[in-house]
Amino acid sequence: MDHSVLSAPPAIDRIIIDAILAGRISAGTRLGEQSLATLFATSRTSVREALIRLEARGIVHISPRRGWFVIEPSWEEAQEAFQARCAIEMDILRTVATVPSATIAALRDHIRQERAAIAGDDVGLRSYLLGDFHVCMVEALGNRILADILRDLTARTVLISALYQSTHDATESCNEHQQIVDDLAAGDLDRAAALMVAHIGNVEAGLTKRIDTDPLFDLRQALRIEPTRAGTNPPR
Amino acid sequence: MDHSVLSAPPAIDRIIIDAILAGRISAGTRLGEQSLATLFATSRTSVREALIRLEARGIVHISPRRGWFVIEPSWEEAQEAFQARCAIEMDILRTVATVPSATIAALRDHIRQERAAIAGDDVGLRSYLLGDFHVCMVEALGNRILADILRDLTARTVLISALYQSTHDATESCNEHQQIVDDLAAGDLDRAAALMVAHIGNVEAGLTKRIDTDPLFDLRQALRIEPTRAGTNPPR
DNA sequence: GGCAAGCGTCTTGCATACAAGCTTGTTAGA
DNA sequence: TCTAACAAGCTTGTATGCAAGACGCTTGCC
Repeated sequence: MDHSVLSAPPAIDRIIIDAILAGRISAGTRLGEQSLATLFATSRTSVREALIRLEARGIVHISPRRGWFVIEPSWEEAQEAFQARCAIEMDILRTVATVPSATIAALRDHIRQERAAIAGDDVGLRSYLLGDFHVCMVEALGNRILADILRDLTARTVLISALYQSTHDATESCNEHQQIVDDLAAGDLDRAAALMVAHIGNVEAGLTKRIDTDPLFDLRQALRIEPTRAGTNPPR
Repeated sequence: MDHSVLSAPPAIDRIIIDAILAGRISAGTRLGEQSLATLFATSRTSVREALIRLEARGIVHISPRRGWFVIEPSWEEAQEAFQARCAIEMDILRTVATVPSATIAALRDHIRQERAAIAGDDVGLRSYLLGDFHVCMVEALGNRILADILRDLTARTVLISALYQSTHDATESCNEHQQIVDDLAAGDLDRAAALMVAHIGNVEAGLTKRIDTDPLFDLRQALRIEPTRAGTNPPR
């Protein structure tokens, strides 16, 4: 959450990503160029560039001449995202040779922050830290490329969790993080990898599948309209 | 190489990526906005958007007020890229349940094209197909997200191969692809995964490390200047 | 001869203007 | 009353203009 190093320019895309990671922006949210330009006191050009960057990273998508929207991953895409995370995090834990003690210390400190956020009432910070743990771990373990990829996947995962009403508990997640770091510190990398797979599996298992082929799902449910009526299974 | 489906707009970034994949653009190449705009008969705006997309995908980078350049991965980044590829391709092979016969057929056809390109003299097409095989495989095996990620990694890898003077033979690569598909067809996924890891390892082993911390390496070598002279180890 | 300051040219950074298309509200007609 | 065509407003798509900075050359000085 702290990008205040060396008077870093608070990039627009960074702010949007952070908001997504904190759960303040949910899937399907519309992001108007002019609105954002006004908000950030800049021109549409800069905003547009930021949105293009986010599109390339798979965070938003554009509907031509209609607007920018935060992605709404389908159930299949959600599963693919989780598989991708599994692949990356499992591999990094299995491949790494030794874990410097400084890395362990940093991760433990991160977990401390997680606990503090969970104890507090800042839901956004909690969501952010819980996701950021994985990114920090991969980066600390020495692969920046995978860390960058995982960062985007984490944003996707946060959106997915909100979209498919994750029931996984924050405290539980944090405990699992703790165990992984413990195994890492003990040098038992295989067990750490196995725990990581289980952890990600737990989060994924907490999702509830819904009829994602129906773009009117939310509205239909809110209005209590039976799917037997007209408008069922419209083209996506 | 064929993006002629439904009169698809030949996007600028796509063309640039294809050129990189074919080895026609090498690491460090400067990509001027105005030059590209003239070449594509469009304005700088569109070019700039394409370059921003490529930047987000890690293919080019920008030096403020100086210009856009194709990335020149360091030796460490090269290793990270290969590790990332390994992670993804190994995982997809280990995770997939069953491989449809249509998929096998498509991959075999792809290999046929590879052989044809190797027999012919189109070095660009050869390079493109050899890299594209992996992307096609992951996509055919059902994970679009990983396929997209791998596509970018493949571009990186092609640049790396040229930069670090890969000695790996095209025919050899193609044979290894063949073996992998054979194992896939036989249902021996574990062996396919192992072969894939070996295959990627072979390519990586064919690279020759060079002093990549020295931005003057090429010039220095061309001029036969000993590193003991002035200008050694300049700041990056 | 060597060095440094100054200037010109070329590049990107950013903002703005206008064109094109989608959405929605309105109105005319059956 | 319902349908369909039309029009207005708002959104993105694209181009252009100007400002700011970097590089390379020239010029002047020591």
